[in-house]
Amino acid sequence: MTRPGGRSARVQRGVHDAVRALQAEGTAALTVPQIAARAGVTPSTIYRRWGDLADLLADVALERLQPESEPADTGSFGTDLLAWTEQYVDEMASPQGRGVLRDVAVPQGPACACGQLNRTQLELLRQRALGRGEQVPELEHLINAIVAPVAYRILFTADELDAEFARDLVENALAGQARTGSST
Amino acid sequence: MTRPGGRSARVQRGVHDAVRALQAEGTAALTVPQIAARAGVTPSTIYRRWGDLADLLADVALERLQPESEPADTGSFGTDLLAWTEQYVDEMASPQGRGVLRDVAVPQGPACACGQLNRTQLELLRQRALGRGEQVPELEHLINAIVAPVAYRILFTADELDAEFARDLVENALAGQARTGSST
DNA sequence: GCTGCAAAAGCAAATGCTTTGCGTTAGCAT
DNA sequence: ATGCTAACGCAAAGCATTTGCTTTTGCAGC
Repeated sequence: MTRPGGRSARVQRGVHDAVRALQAEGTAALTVPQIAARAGVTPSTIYRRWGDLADLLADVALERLQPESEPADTGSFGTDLLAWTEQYVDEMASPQGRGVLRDVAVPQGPACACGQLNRTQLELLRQRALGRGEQVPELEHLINAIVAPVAYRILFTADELDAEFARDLVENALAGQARTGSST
Repeated sequence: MTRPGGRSARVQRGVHDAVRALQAEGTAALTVPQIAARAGVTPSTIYRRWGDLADLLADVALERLQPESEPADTGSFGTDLLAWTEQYVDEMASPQGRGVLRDVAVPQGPACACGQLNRTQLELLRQRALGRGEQVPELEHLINAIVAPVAYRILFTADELDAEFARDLVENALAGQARTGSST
């Protein structure tokens, strides 16, 4: 039986906080014993709950990617999408953002969850637009045109990402309107 | 002074071979001492030359990504691009391909080199087409429309990638023709 | 509330990976 | 041939990781 409350929750929060604190201090290569000491637990606790360092980092990174608020409703799909993309690019452009995406991409499980997160957000924008009677591209088209290029730059290049890059992506995503659909 | 020939080269080949052999045998989590033993060198040699396991795996992965031949010339940019994309998707779709991309994405240096590799290939297709007098999209547009979506699926989803996916990407990349340029 | 069960944490020993200092080998230049 | 030194081997030291066992503590049933 799983046991979500009380001490377990306290330990989880403590460990997550420790990771974030150490990352914030710019600790280059953090280790499990280091995190454990900071969190006031023994290393074996971390190994047993998370498996290894990569899994733990992915877990923390995934939590950071969780949007703290709904995407803004700016009146039309184009401006909604632009606002969302700008925020996404902005979050990922910082060294911390790069680190987060890198951390989450390494293990198998969490990476899928990360992709799902973006899908949920974009689908919300789509549904909102469909509610207004707008024509919008399919979800997968948006993933290909917006999310994938950003992730690719972060992981495979040293390029600077800025608001102009975001603007170009959105423009391009809406340009063709080759593939527009009406629902899921 | 660097020293590329003789024993160094022999060691490098031996270690690379050992990694590939162990990966081919389906060894789940390979370790440096394991690789060293297989290659007939001491672990410290590997640590000094490659730094750590991730860097070594990235190095081997990068070598695998090296195209063994020029992309086929099929007569037109559209068919060239389709052939290239199909081959790219095919290589990456296998479990080994996924592993390779994952390995290469982790450290900073090699990831850029990997991106450069794709750029070189696609730029070759572009120049060939320009030589024929064709109109072709900008390189960065191709990266966004073809390479990024494939990499994204590999790293962030468990989706099956197939020839149809490749076809859709190419179709989409050439559909708008919004951004066509004439050279670098 | 109290009690019993078992999940999760602590502790410490054992294992195994990584680092490092130093002696040796062997490319490469003269 | 000889000298120089990058790169390797070896072995010891330093840590990270695993594991068996004990203790704590959340939760369910009285």
